[in-house]
Amino acid sequence: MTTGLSIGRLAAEAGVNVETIRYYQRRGLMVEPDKPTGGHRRYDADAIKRVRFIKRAQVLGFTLEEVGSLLMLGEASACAGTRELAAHKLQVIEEKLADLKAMRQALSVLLHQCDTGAIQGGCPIIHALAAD
Amino acid sequence: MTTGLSIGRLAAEAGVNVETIRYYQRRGLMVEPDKPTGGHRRYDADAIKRVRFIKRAQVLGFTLEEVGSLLMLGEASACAGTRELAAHKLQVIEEKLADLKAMRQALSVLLHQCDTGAIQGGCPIIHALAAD
DNA sequence: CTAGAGTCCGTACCATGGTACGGAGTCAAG
DNA sequence: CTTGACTCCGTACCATGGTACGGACTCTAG
Repeated sequence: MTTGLSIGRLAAEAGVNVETIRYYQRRGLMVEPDKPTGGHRRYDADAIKRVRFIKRAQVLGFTLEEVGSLLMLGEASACAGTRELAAHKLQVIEEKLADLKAMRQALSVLLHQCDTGAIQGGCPIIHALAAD
Repeated sequence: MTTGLSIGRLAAEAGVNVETIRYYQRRGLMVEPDKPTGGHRRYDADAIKRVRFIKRAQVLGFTLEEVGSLLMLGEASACAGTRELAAHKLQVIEEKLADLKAMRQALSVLLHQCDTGAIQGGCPIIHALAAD
């Protein structure tokens, strides 16, 4: 009887594609367990946790490269470094929020002009984009 | 005396890379003017406007594919279609805004926990990501 | 024991918006 | 007329996060 999960089971448990596991291994986010000579690799419950960690970090906006840093920082118990990474990410998110709000504002104005016919002679949106 | 701009001048006027112009041509966003047999292509002022149109639309959040639609709709004076495209884009932006706000909220909470030491024993951020 | 399912591994491909390269040809200033 | 800068053109490459493929191998249930 063999213990542990196959890569397929691991992927299923973690809710990702098998290829994704293999991709994370290539990226160095997960270790590839030793292969019993000429057999298939086995994974333990920690591997599932690892994948979930990665997925959760992604939801918070971290790139895979940053997730790598988070994993290292976590293992080193380097809380200050982790905090710094998160603070920086928060700042980037704030900037993206500002950008998106500006886009929303501009688009809203244009749509409003469309609806109220504020601009005579042609589409206000095309008009705005084609401005001199 | 030759009239019009070289592709290099066009790019400079429009504030983009020469390769970007060629890329837009490949994407079908700009027409490639006829080449005087064995010579260099010439561009007119409309080409500059075209590039600026594209750049402005990108700032509003449109992808190059959508810009292609906008250009076609504009030429067809299809204001309703344009409006629809913009309205849809606005909706997508709203969704992204919501996502980013959720990320910001989660990260803020974690950072706050870091600073107040709300979680004893280990980094709150790592703790949250590694949750069962 | 055998068939079918799963694994292994390298590599290629997807979208997105470009950028870079290299050799050949052409244009413009001196 | 020469020389350096520019253009042309196809193709390859960049980041990002995966997905897909194909042939060989192995595992597992019946």
